[in-house]
Amino acid sequence: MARNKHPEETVNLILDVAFRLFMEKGYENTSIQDIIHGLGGLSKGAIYHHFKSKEDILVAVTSRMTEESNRMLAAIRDCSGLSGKEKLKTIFKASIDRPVQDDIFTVAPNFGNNPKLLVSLLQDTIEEVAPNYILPIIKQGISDGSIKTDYPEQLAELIILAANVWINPMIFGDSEEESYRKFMVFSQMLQGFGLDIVDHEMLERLRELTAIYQKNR
Amino acid sequence: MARNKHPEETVNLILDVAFRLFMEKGYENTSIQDIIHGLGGLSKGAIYHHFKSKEDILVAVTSRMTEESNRMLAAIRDCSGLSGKEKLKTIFKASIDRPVQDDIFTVAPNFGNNPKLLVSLLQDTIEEVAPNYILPIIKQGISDGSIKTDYPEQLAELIILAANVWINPMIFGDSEEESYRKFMVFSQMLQGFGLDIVDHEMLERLRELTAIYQKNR
DNA sequence: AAATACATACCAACATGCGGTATTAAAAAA
DNA sequence: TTTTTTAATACCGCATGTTGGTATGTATTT
Repeated sequence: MARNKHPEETVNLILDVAFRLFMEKGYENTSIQDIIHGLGGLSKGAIYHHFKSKEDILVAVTSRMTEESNRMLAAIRDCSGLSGKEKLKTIFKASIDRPVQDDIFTVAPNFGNNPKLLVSLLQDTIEEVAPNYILPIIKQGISDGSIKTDYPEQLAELIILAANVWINPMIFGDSEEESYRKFMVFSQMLQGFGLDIVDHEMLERLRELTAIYQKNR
Repeated sequence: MARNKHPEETVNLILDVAFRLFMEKGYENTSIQDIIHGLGGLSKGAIYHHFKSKEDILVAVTSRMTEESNRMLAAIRDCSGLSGKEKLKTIFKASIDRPVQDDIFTVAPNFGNNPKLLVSLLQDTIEEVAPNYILPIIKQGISDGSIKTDYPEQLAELIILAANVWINPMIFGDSEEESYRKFMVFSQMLQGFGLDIVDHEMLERLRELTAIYQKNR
């Protein structure tokens, strides 16, 4: 295989193949050999030139999964003219609506067979998303009076964990009906914290998404 | 090593050693050789006589971890003379109070380094604990009027996930203060569902427990 | 010439399989 | 009851294939 003049293309190729295999078979059941096989001519040396370990590939894969979502979160967080509560509502609306979601849904991975990837996303949610994106919004909400809580850090964690993990059909493989019911309970939970941010339009969109996911299992 | 007349002792020995190693070093970083080393004379053949794979040992370890807790849950679930809401309160009080908790706390495992074990416990929580123990109690609460919800299955999941996973200091390595604050938010969440079941005594006991955990990290 | 992008050959560690042996308990024979 | 037989079980430890990772070589770009 001739050397590539644009090495980032090779990196992306490796990540593409690894992502697909990690989703299909799980991280632990995907060998470096499997990845090499999907690379079309490239060898082990290529992989270990660009990545220092198999785990390093997983880290890159997960951050590529989350970075787009994080850009959206940052934009909403830094947007002016919205109250804290309104920003939260915007986030949930956007995370349901964004088209990438459809792609990920159609992959239909099974996180039960993918412990490392699940933990990786869990840690990202707790250590990155909650403190860097949700917490500032909640703090703003406390300032502008739209959100009331004595424990903003913990509220941020609980909300984003419920939204990103518990409700995520990729993780627990919920049926359409179950996803819908989870969202209703989630909505009721938010109301208990004084956050009435789930409207009818969001529920309709959710029904569409879960239907797409169900078809591709 | 002479053959043991009571093979279940050998099985228990293997599970004891495996449990300790899985906690100390994580499942993935524990080799069969490591387990053999802690066995005092027993060999690889002994292990593969009693267990069909390394993963099979993990399953046995986790079910041994949860079965005692599940017995307690079953007793409360089947106890007569309590309303649904009162049973929930009893469960949280007991799960905080039971002395075994202290032992597990002092092991101070790091679930971030133990993806398989975390997922194993997650699945147990979702597939066993929620439907078999919490759900019947909530359904009873709906009947006797002490609990109100349109989605008992999902409410059961959310409550037990928050209680067993999110609040669990073994999983997210919270400080004493963080654990306390999580519990306050958890309590507020329950109130949002009309469940005022966290009292002052439970919060005091929680402070003790988290202090024990902090000392042994 | 120096750095980069790969290829190839190789290694140690690992989970697991397997042929074999020693021990036990139950059935059969005495 | 005592002894013998039999078959199941507990265990040993080496063989095996696969794994993630490394060392070194080679061609290409800068």
